Amino acid sequence: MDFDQLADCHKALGDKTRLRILALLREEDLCVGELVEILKITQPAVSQHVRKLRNARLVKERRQGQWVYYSLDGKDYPFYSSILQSLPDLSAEITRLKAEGKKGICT
Amino acid sequence: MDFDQLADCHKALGDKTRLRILALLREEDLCVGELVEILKITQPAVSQHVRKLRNARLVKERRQGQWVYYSLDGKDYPFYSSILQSLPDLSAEITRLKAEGKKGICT
DNA sequence: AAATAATATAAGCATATTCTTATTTGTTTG
DNA sequence: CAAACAAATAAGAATATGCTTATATTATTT
Repeated sequence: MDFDQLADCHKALGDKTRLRILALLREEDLCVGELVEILKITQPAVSQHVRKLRNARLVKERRQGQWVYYSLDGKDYPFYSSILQSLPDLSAEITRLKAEGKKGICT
Repeated sequence: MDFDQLADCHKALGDKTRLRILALLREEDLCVGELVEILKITQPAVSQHVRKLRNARLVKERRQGQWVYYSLDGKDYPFYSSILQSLPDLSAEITRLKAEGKKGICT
């Protein structure tokens, strides 16, 4: 892997919101609407962030009906798992979403 | 470590030239003039890049006479060593510098 | 097929990044 | 202390990034 590709990968990681998305996806796959709920940012903002993560091959998407689920990818990068491990725990956010009955938006 | 700090760290890693600097420092400590020689960019550009790496605590500096040597730091980051391992080998560049009699600029 | 829902894309603006040249600061040496 | 050298900082221009609102695409449902 060359310097350009590696720089692009780290560039994708160099944003607070995208790191939060990865921390959430570490817990479980989520659709865009769920990310919008948790992150409290607009839907286009979420779409743009996940697209950057996808271009860097850090996440992958799968369409399921009218929803698009995102999940961790990044098999390409030997350092990725240790980066993921370094991220703060956001499982409480997902718990909260479920408690509010909003997890399951996408079902 | 919070998301902001982690994002800043990865932002510092999100540049091709800075990754090349880290790949070089992995081989040995170098002063600014040596980095200028190898990277073929201007001296202020090198200074600005190493400052960003230093602000992110990825490198540290030590003044030695009129020269400032940079070396790897980054003890803070558990993922750092695996990132460093992923960088392409630039030892040939340092070999070339020495062959041209320019390593030892800073002595 | 029309209406609705979820997501993606486009366009425009504000801010951030990176480069360049010019200048300043710090160190050594005559 | 003055001259010379190394590195840092400043300022300005060009490009990139991230946000917002508006619109387009894709899938479902009736």
